[in-house]
Amino acid sequence: MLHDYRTATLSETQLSLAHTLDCGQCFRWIPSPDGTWEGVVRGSLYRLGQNALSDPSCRIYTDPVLRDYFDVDTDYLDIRNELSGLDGHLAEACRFAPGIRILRQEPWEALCSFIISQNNNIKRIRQIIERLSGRYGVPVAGTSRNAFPTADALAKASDDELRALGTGFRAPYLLDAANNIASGRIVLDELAALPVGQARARLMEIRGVGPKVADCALLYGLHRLEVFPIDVWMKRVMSRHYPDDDVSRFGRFAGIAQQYLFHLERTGVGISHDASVARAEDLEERHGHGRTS
DNA sequence: CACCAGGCAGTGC
DNA sequence: GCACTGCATGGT
Repeated sequence: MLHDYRTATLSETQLSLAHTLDCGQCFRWIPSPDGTWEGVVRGSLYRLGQNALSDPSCRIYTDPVLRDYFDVDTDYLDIRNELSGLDGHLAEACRFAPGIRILRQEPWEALCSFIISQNNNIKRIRQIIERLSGRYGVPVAGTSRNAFPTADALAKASDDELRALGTGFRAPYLLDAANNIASGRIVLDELAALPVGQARARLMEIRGVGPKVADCALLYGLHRLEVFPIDVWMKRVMSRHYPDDDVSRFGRFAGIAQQYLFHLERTGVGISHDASVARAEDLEERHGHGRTS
């Protein structure tokens, strides 16, 4: 062990707030013009700035909730070294935004967030989650924001009420998830002890939870780092860089690999040579002869 | 006005 | 098993 992780601070390449909080794994952090981020974690409001992380007394290190949430005690340098050895494109993704971490979000919030995410865009996912919290969440004292609603609170909502907040066809999915959790038929914390395949199958008993949403709940909510959620962006990554479609190559940290690859694919245009070439090909295809296909 | 967005359920074969 | 379609809504 090279560091004492109980006292060491994290540099920006070990924890970048901007990359971690805006890479599509969480939806409740809001950037301010002064560069700080405001978010609600387990019922408390936090405002954090990158500069403060160089101080060992920063709450990220001293507050047990934040220390756990940001997974401070995991060494991402080791993980990136392991992933970077797998192939060149993954190494580039690790280099592109090394400060990304997989947060330890609340399982119920992660499950709901990714139910809402289906056939949706990240901006609108944020809006819907904020409206849900505003309507059904407990207010955070002294602030203008609310905690994410409990399953009990959501279970009491009606289909029409949820649709009025813009959830659309996902309203019955949220209700089925809320009923399963509120009734205790599914206990998310217990899924953490199951083999990943069994945990995944339990999650998929919920209406509106398929393989992708289940994997996101497992990765972001239950911190199962071996799962590899595949969405439309990752399908592009796979077809372009891993045409054999074999995800077992990514190993025990596949979920972290996925997050680096996802972020590079979504935001790396113009920086990554591969991505910009592929982007140009996409544009040519669309504007040229893509209308009929 | 089409098309897309961190998919899924239903249907048909 | 795989291919195809409808789905609510808001942004380009």
